[in-house]
Amino acid sequence: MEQTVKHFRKRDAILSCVKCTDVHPSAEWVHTQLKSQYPDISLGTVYRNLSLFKQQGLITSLGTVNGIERFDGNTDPHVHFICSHCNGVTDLPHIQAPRSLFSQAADEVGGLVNTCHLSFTGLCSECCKTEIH
Amino acid sequence: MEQTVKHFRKRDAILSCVKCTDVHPSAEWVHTQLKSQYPDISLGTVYRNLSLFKQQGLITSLGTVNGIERFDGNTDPHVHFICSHCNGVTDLPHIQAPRSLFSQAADEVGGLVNTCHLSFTGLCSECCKTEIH
DNA sequence: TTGTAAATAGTAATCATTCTTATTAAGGAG
DNA sequence: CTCCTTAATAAGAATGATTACTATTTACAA
Repeated sequence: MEQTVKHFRKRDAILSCVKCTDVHPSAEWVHTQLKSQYPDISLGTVYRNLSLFKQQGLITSLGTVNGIERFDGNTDPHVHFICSHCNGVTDLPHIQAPRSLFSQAADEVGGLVNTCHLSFTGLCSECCKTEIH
Repeated sequence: MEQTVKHFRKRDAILSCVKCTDVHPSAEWVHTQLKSQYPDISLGTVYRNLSLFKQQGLITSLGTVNGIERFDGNTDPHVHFICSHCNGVTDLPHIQAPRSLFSQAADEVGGLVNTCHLSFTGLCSECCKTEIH
């Protein structure tokens, strides 16, 4: 071993890969990205660590888009737009679900309300240009 | 053939099964329900018809809960609560996403906004009782 | 009766994800 | 340095939801 390497090198790389992009990546995407720097990184390692980070609250999951789970390095609550044509996910930072909705939900559920998900679906501006509908 | 039967018997049964329940069923659930009345109904038929209905706008999909797609016979926009313990889905009929959010989203996206999804996650009242957290 | 087209059952294939096992690396104790 | 323990990993097998395929059945009309 000619270089001193940290024990968590790949784990850290997976985390910062999710943290430093705004594409709301899938496991596959993260794996592809890291392949250039870590040619022997395995897809299983990516899945395992993403699942770990999610559990630890370091990242969140948007749920599945077109059957594939998508992750978000931004753990602050925010609103998403999902293009049903290219499956791209973008943030809508200027929109916020009113705080009152959250407490209304808590009242109505009669249980424990943890998180709120608000998202919009449609065609992004790019797909609007290229597609004739 | 001793009885006159309609051509779409099973297809109709699948649709009304989704329309007449509020459990926000999975394909598997629908299949199990219909098995008693149609013992030879195939899971593939359920999947195919659910996908068809979704495409036709007769039903909608909530996305996946715990990796399994869940459907909704109520196509009016409304808010959901998802229990992360029992994976039950219930409607929150008294909550509405403000109309203004929708137009804000349309502005911000610069594309075409079709649908809005608002949901809350937590523990339902039942699971709150039984579970000690 | 015959022809047709749609619907279906049954089953194989697909594909994202999870699990298993052997290997590797790090870091500490002797 | 060498041995030991433990966590992280690679590779590939296994799982499970969903989709595709093919032969069969059904409805309906000519």
